[in-house]
Order: sequence, then C-alpha cells, then structure tokens
Amino acid sequence: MEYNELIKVLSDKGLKVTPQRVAVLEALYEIKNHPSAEQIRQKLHARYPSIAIGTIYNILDTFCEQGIIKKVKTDSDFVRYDVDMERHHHIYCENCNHIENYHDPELDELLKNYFEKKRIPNFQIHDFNLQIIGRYAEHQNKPNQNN
Amino acid sequence: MEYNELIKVLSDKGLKVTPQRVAVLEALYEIKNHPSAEQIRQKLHARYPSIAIGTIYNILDTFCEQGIIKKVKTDSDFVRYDVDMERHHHIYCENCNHIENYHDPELDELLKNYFEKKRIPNFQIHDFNLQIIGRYAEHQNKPNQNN
DNA sequence: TTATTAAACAAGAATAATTCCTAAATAAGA
DNA sequence: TCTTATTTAGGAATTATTCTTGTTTAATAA
Repeated sequence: MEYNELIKVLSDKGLKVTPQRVAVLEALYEIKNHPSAEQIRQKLHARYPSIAIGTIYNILDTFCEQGIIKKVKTDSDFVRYDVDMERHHHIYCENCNHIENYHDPELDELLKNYFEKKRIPNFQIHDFNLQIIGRYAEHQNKPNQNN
Repeated sequence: MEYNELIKVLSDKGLKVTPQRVAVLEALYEIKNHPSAEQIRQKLHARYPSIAIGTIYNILDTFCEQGIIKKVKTDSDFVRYDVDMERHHHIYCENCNHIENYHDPELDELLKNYFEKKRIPNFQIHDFNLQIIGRYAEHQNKPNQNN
C-alpha cells in the first residue's frame, strides 16, 4: 500500500499522522493474516527498533475505535487484529490454528433472510459472524499461528 | 441438579469424585450463563471458602478435556465456560455483554446444506458457531457480564 | 476395614499479555 | 515559527492464568 494511501486512512479518521501509526498500519496490511501486537512489533523492529510495545497497543486501540481494524478473539492467549473491515466470517483450522477470512455475500443474504423470518424475541440483530471450524486437507502448508 | 447426577457426570468420564469437582460442576449448572473462573470462586465461597483459584482452573481444564464444558472466548479479558455441550450458537448483546445460547436445529440444517453445496476448497468443515451480535430491546434487564 | 498409591489440592510464586503512568517529543493549526 | 493538545518511550503495575511443591485424599486391593 502506498504511503499516501496509508496517510489518507489516518487523516480521513481525523487522526494525527505519526511515523509510528503509519508503520503499524503498513504492518497490518503487510502481515494481513490477523497479527498480534507482538508480531507487529517484530515486523517493525528492523525499520523501527525503538517503538514501544505500549505504543503499539495504544495505536491498535485507536485504530479499533476508529473502525480501521477489528479485534479477533481466538483460543490463543493474545488478541489478534484484522484489517479487513468488510463483513466476513472466519475459517479456523483446528490443526494449525490458522485463521482465514471468508467472504460470502450469498451466505450473508441467506442468514439475513433466515432471521427476518425467524426473529429472536426481544433482540435486534446488528451483525453476524460465522466461525467455520475444521481442517485443511493434508499437505497444506499453513503457518502455525499460535505460540 | 441432584448430587447423584453430578457424581454420575464425573464418574462417567472416569474422573475421581472430589468435593471440589462436585462443587465446581454444581456451580456451573447453577450459574449457567457462561461464568468465569472467578465467578465460580465467588459462588463457591460461602460453601467452600478454602478452594484455591488454581484448583478451579485445574478442574475447569479437566472438564474441558473430558468434554463436560467448553471455553467461550469473548471480548472481555477472561475466559468464560459453558456447560451446554449441544451444538448451539451465541447471542451477544453489545449493550450489556450478556451472552445467551441459541439453539436452532433448523439453522444448523440450513448451514449444513449450504456448505454441502458450496464447499470451501481444501477445507473440511467439522463445526459451525454463529455469533449473533445485537441488542436486547429496551427495558430488558440482563445482568452486565463484563468487568 | 485398612493400607497403598496415583491423582488432586492448597498456597503462593511465576508468567505474560496488556494497561497505566509520567516526562519528553512532536504534529497540526494559528 | 509558536503554541498546545496529542502522542510516544520507558518502565512500572495489573491481572488472568499457569506452574511448583509439599500435603491430602479418593479409589482400589488386600
């Protein structure tokens, strides 16, 4: 992603453009697959050895508040973050703990229609998130993402 | 739940029947709505002031391994546990952080059929978990469950 | 019933992700 | 350029969870 685009993401949200924020945002787009704060720190270490882990958490929190990223909770002991802000679901591999985003407007439509017919009493639905749990076929080589 | 039933749950899984395990299991059934380890400790405090929090974690881990309960990850900073082992989905209230179980075999069937037609390449699905996010109607009085 | 023993427990220390605090640095607007 | 509110670095504090060790106990067999 171009430097100018990164800056635009920040300034569109009224955020001050700091080198740290640009670097974290770039790392989020580069790593893509749901990095943790620690993974971002490691990615940035070459270019930015002085960035504090607390700063990374601050920045990630700010990005969450501004709707630039989302937290993803997993079975691991830390929070992961997702730059993909379109509605999507998650594929979890029980074997390698890889999380993959799953976009499927047809499924979204199916769920929406289903819950328009079958309402949940006293509850107004805003969003869905389907966790699809299973395993990749053998010989797939996804990086292990826990621990 | 009767004492005898509680004991049966444990011994059916080949677990030693200890007062601590029985008490934790009973608390899980009593609290029902996805308690944390700390909530269980508090619930037990009157009857069982000496139980160690580490013991509660041990017991909960053992129960998870034996398929008596499941972990539920949320946006809060701690793990919650669920005694409901039938397939079900979760309703999250953004307002009060209440989590409710949602059983819907018709929905299960719908999802199953959908993904039998529309396969995910290179991935074998074992299970689904739909998070339904929204709000209870006003004047609902669900206890706040975070913090 | 009692003795044996592997498993479970209590207590508290250790760990690790995350948050908090404060002084110094800095981006943005005047 | 100057001003000021915001952001960052660095490190201490917090907190859920795990680990360790010595003690206790449930289950089994004699």
